[in-house]
Amino acid sequence: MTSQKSSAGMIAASGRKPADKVAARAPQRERGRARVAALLAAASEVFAENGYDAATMTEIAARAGASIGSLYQFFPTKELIAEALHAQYSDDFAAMLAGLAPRVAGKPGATLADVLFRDLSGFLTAHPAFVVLADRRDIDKKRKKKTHARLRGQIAALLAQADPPIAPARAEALAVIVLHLLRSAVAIAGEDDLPHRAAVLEELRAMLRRHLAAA
Amino acid sequence: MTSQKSSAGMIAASGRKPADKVAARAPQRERGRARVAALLAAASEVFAENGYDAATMTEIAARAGASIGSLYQFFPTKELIAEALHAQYSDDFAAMLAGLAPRVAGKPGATLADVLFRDLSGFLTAHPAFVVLADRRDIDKKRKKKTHARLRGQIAALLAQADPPIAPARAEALAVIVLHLLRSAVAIAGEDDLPHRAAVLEELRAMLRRHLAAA
DNA sequence: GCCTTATATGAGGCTTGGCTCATGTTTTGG
DNA sequence: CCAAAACATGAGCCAAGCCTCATATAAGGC
Repeated sequence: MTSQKSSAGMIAASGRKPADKVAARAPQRERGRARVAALLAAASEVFAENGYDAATMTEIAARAGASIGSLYQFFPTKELIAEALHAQYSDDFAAMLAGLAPRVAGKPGATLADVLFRDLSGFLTAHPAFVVLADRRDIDKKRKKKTHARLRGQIAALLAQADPPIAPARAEALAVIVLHLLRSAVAIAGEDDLPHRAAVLEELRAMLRRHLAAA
Repeated sequence: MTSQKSSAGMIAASGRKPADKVAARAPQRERGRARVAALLAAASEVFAENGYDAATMTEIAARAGASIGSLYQFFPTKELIAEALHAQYSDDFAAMLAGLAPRVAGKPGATLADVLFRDLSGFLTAHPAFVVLADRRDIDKKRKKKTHARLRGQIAALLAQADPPIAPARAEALAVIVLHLLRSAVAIAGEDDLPHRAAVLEELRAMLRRHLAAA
């Protein structure tokens, strides 16, 4: 699974709960933490396999080896477990981007394209639930905007410090495109009955590379 | 709305129904045809606004000014009305591609990129339900494969007859990419709270143009 | 006019799935 | 060891939504 603490922080801030705003209950004991981890792992599988709507709380609980009541102990709504998972992946993804920054600073655009394409689409492919959750329609607008802005900003920052540096405004636009290209890559990778899958992905990578290589 | 006959043909082939395979009942009288048209138009709106899962048969009927029973008269399942709509859009899209062919034959790749980007993403933006229905997870595998293969083939054919002609194998790969780029374009166009939307779309178009321009 | 077939209607059957709650069991602090 | 808090359990409540059906009404064909 992905990092534990990153999302543990997202679950019910330590102090007072503001009003009675529904939030995930944070586990207090070791057993609880293990449960939460198992539940999140199970949810990740079920969401990835069935999508958000078709995923059922009953199956998530079952796959985690927990009762339905135990699931609701920590995640009072289906929406909340989706949010917790999404926040976790989001943080992990951001962390990966941050780790990438020092390694690619000052490199030419083409190299940047290769690295982004390989590492980021690798992450998304390894965590299909992330894409599912990020794409769902009924996601909270505010949260979505913030998450998206953060990722865009990080990618734009990487692009801005390429060898022939890219102007910030253009880097922002390119970041949006990179994100969409990655989703396409994941979709292509997961498509069944697609001949020459590898060739298509290679072509996609080449396209981005060529575009970033050109000033 | 889109062409009527294209999907009228998809609704319950004229002869015997093979076994008792559930299929949309074809209207026999004028009143019925009007109903079907209204129902499809309503379904298109509701699917586009809410997605397949969240769309309800009750709302589709209401928006068409019909009773729920009347809706089920012509479309015995939710799945069937989705299929009918999707088939209609699919045919219309294919028709548009066919109409494009003579107009772009022998033109350079860059021009082709511009035309494809403008006309096709225009079509998708004008018919958002098409994208929603094409993307839904529980779509019939066989049907999806066929539809996809047809569109890919048509786009590949356009690319193959560009001025410096593109080899068929590569054209097929590029066709897959073009389809995905178009979906990205529609997504970007529909994204709210996205600064510089126009600039992003322009960048996307430029990327495809550059890639197709290079041999 | 009359019979047949197409179309219209909406109350309700029925399943699914999110969620609650009363009743346990385990763990911890003192 | 014991009380309190954390955690576990699963039967079942409940709303939503797909779909059926008995009962109309409109529209041809003769």
